[in-house]
Amino acid sequence: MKKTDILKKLRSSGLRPTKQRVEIAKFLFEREKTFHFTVESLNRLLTKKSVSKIALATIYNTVHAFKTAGHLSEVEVRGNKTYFDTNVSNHHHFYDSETSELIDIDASDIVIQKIPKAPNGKKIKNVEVFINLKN
Amino acid sequence: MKKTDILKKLRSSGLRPTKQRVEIAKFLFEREKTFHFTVESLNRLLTKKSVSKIALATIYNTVHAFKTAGHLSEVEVRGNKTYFDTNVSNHHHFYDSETSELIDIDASDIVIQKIPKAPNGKKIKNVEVFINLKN
DNA sequence: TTTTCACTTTAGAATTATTATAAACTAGAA
DNA sequence: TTCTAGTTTATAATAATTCTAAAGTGAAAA
Ligand SMILES: [Mn+2]
Ligand SMILES: [Mn+2]
Ligand SMILES: [Zn+2]
Ligand SMILES: [Zn+2]
Repeated sequence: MKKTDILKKLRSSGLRPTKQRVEIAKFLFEREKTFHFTVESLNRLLTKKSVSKIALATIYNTVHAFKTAGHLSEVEVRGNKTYFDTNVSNHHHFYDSETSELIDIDASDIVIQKIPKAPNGKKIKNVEVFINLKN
Repeated sequence: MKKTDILKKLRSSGLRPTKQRVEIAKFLFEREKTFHFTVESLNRLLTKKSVSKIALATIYNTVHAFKTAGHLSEVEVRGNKTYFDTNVSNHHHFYDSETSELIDIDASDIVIQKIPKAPNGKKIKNVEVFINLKN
């Protein structure tokens, strides 16, 4: 991902490209593979990596703005912390509770043969498959 | 579910059948259909239904003892609250985010045709399917 | 340029869910 | 009955997240 894309992500999230936000955005989006994180883990990694410390409130605000803009998604994981995902396409997850690690599964790698119809006047919005791992 | 079963559930959870615990257990298990709840919703319903108010700490403790004993399971739902489930068999869920309501799907009603193999030295512990509903 | 001001960052306070604590209470064995 | 381990409860503590309000910043207006 190029620098211009970072700026585009910020602008499309309604955010001015400040020093802190660019640093967060680069950390999140300038990578090959999907990145799964909690605000706490992101904060820890950012503090380790960068010179200037970014306030936790700024990280929360920026992450939420990206989520609202559709540049980050949220993954449901057991526990009290919220997990975010740089992969915003429809996909599934392996979860290793030993390491608290999420691993992406491409939507095409899971095929569901039989599924019940939605109740009453409802429709199916999306289907999430979560595969818990053990040793 | 009969009274003796309630006492059995309590005993097998390592809990003496006190007034409060019997009241909670009856409320949870003396019903036909599966019951999905948060500690907050359970507390609200118990307060409405019963004469004596049960301390929140007692509800937390009792629910956790039931969960540890395998009489309740936990369901991952978006948000910060923990959802519990009186259905402890392997099954799946519809989720209506409008009403925050979970609806059970029997394991046999979902058939997965293709699934990726577990990474490295890991095995699949279980597969949870979560179907989000919309109007 | 200097000024201006809307937008930002930040530390810390507030809120919410949950867990821990410790004192008063109770079931049930002795 | 008495005794005591186990229990209930109010309240404190903790943890994740959100709110607040004061100080900071930077681009555009004057
Ligand atoms: Mn969660
Ligand atoms: Mn949750
Ligand atoms: Zn993912
Ligand atoms: Zn269920």
